[in-house]
Parts: sequence; C-alpha cells; structure tokens
Amino acid sequence: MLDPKVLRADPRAVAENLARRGFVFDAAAYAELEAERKAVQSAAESLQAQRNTLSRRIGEARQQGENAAELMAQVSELGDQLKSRQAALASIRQKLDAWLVGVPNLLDSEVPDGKDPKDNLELRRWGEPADLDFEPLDHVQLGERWGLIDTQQAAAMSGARFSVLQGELALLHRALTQFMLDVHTRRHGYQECYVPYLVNAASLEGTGQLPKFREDLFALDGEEHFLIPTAEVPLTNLLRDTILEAPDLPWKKLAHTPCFRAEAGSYGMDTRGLIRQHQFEKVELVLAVRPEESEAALEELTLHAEAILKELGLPYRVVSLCGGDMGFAAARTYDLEVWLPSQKTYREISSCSNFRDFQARRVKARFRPGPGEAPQLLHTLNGSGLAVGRTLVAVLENRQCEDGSVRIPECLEPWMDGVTRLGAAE
RNA sequence: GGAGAGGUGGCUGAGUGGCUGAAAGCGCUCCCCUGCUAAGGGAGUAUGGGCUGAUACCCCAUCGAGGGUUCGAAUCCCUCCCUCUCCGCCA
Repeated sequence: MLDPKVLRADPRAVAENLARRGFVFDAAAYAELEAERKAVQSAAESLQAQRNTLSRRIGEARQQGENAAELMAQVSELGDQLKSRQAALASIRQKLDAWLVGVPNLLDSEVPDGKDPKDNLELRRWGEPADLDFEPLDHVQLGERWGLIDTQQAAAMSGARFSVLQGELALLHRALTQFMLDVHTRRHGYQECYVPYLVNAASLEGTGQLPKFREDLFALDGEEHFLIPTAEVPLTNLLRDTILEAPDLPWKKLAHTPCFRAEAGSYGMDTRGLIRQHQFEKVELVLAVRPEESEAALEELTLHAEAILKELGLPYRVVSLCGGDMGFAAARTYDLEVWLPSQKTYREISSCSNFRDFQARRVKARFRPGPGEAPQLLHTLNGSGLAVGRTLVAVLENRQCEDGSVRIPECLEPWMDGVTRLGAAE
C-alpha cells in the first residue's frame, strides 16, 4: 500500500510514476474523494467531541444529585447527526481503501522505462553457454530418455501442468533443494523456517497477491484458505503486527515450500516440461531491513541467489525489470535468467525485489530504531534462491552429454548417494 | 468433534456502566544520589488518525474482530475469530 501522505501531498507525481508501469491513476478523482473524507471526518469528530464532553457532564451532574434531563436531551439530538456522519465517513473510507489496495507500488527512479520483457535492461552476464557440437535435447527428452520423468501419469491423475519425477531425477531434485538450503543458511545467514502452505486472504493481501490477482491462486473451502503461490507470503506475514528491535535487524528468513499457481492466462505458454507447473518447489529468501539499507540489501540478496547458479556452473544473466514488467508490490526487481540450450535463450529462474515499505505498511511490520524511539515501517525484500524445478531443468540441459547422460555438479555430491552422472548406469 | 475457561499496553496483571487510554509490578529511557559493585530516589514510557510550521498543544478512535443496547461501554447483549485445559480421534 502506498503512503496515504505521499498520495495526498503530491497525487500528480504519483500518477506520473505509476504511468511508467502502465497504471492509470486518476489523481483528480482521488483528490476529490480525499477532500470529501477530510470534511466529513472533521465534522464527525467534532460531533463526537461534543457528545463526549456532554456525556461526561451528565455523569458529573448525576453524582452531585442534580437533574441531567436537559443535558441528556441535548446529547440525544447530537446522536442522530452523529450517526449519519459516521455512516457517511465509513462509506467514503471503504471507497478509499478499496481504491488504495488496488494501487501498485511506486517505481524506483532507476527502473528502466518499457512495456514488456523486451525492454528489460541486462546488467551483467556470468558464464559461457557451452558450445555443443551436437543438437541438445530438452529436459523432457532427457528425462524420458532414462525413464525418470512421467508427464502422462501426472496428467492422468491431476491434469496438465503437473509432473512425476522418479529415481535419480527425484534425488537430484532433492539434492538441489538441500544444497540451496545449506548455502543460504550457512553462508548467507538466513534462518530456516517451516511454514504453513495454506494461508488466509488477509495474509495474501499483506503481500499484494490479493485483491487484484485472485485468478492466479488456488482457493480451498470456499476461500477460507488459499494454497501459497510462494513462501514469500507466510514468511513476510511472520512480521505482521510486530515491532522488531534494532538488534534484530537485518531480519533474514528462508523457507523451502511447494508453490501453487493457477497459471490462468498462460494458456499455450511453456506447456512442455517443468518450466511452468501448477505445483513447484522453491527456496525463498525474505528479508526486512532499515529503510536506508534496502537498496544495498537488494544487491546483496541478488548475489545470494547468483551464488547458487555459480556453484552449479550454470550460465546466467541479471536483468533489471522495466516498468511495464514489474510486479504489483515491487519498487525494483532484478530477474536472474539461466541459459537453456534447448531454447537457446535465457529463462527466468529467480526474481529479487525490493518492496520498500509497501508490504510493511499492509502487514504493519515495524522496527524501533533505538530504545524509547517511535516505531518506523521496515522495508521488505524477497528473492527466489532458487526455483528448484527450473534449476533442475537448467542442470539437465546445460550439463548434458552427447549420449544424453547428465554430469551432476560436484557441489551436489553430499546428497547424490554416489551418483555422478545421470544415465551412466545404462 | 464434545465440555469448560479465557483473550486488557513491551511483559505480568487489576479493572462489571461515567474523571480509566487504562491501577500495580516488571522491563525500558532520562535525571539525581552513591568514590567501584549492589542498592536507593525522581520523571517519563501504546498505536493510528485529524489539526498544526511542529515529532508542542488540542481533538477522535483503539482493552481479540464486527455489530447492538445506552446520553455514555474495557465493563451489558449478539455474532465471529483465536488461545488454553480435559475427553474423543489421529500422523
């Protein structure tokens, strides 16, 4: 949620900023509604103040045994006026709130202009795509070659966009997860959390998935609960209504969870393989920092995610998302894109964002700068470190050999039970 | 799922209709005293909103949430949520 004070102070600047992401903000209409709110609120509050004083006097008069009938008559008159003002105020408030929760975050000034992914700005590349002297297979072909991936059975039991992994492939999937968890907890200082996979609507509002992106979610028992689309939701909601003390910062948490996405509106996109599934695993990093530290924290967070790709020896690039491609709650986002030989292109494998105080305001996540000082909103950030399914795809495709076997990255050795090459047994 | 108890400030915990935004204690901050340590004394210490040049006053709201009764509600009534205890069930 945007700071209402900023909105009031300079609605036109807000409108200009939001226009960069293709969002139309009607500053004039907002200002009008806001002015109305102010007038009605002042009127209502002064009536309340009158009622309070008179009521107090009634109490005093009674205690002294005086007759308070006249005072009571006065307050009764106020009552009706008050009720109508309060009702008016409530309805304006509701309108304003409904509006406000639908307004995306302001973009950082560094966010590149642009409408779609083509306009994203490449910041850097790491690693060289292998120069293969054979035609690479894609990950589905590789998996099927060894009988370790089964999309038919998955489709039969669940439908499209699900998959079954078996044997060494399932082991590799688990090894990747363990590897990521260990690197981030031991080397990067995140605390691991086990969190609910079902959350309520309020939690999703806190992080910005609701109310606008309902169609991307899976709902259960009549919208009482939703399957989490990312661990960002439960992790960020750990901060709800809390005030962290200065020594608790930076606050760094991590969780490995399944993620569930309805993928509405992606018909026909990435229908093959593991790239776009209704269910996938992800190791998610979330941090909360002092406002002045969030820019640096985004750089660091991105490096944490990059570290995984480097260790796995997967070529990638970092892009800064342009205004039109940015998510609803983010002020700035860096995507990590890994090289996929079969597609001869870089594909998103991680997304690292600075939300500034946008989420913090919604979940009331604050910190106390010093003892006795007033609490301030935190800045929150999160990034995938990484999406496990897509990492699996990248490992398969980038480390394949001509015979279709796949060299397992050395860093995964502790979890691979002696398997160094997928398909070597044949 | 059944029965019961309960949800008050950073914490513990008073408070059954009016001067209680909330006693007391703890914690925390500042000051004083004490030649160290320990102890002692004093003051302060919720959040959001309105107003404002103001993080000063003043005003409004908030004692799990939402409704209601009343001139007036932390206190009474209704609905919901959550927590705890016992029983049942269960990985």
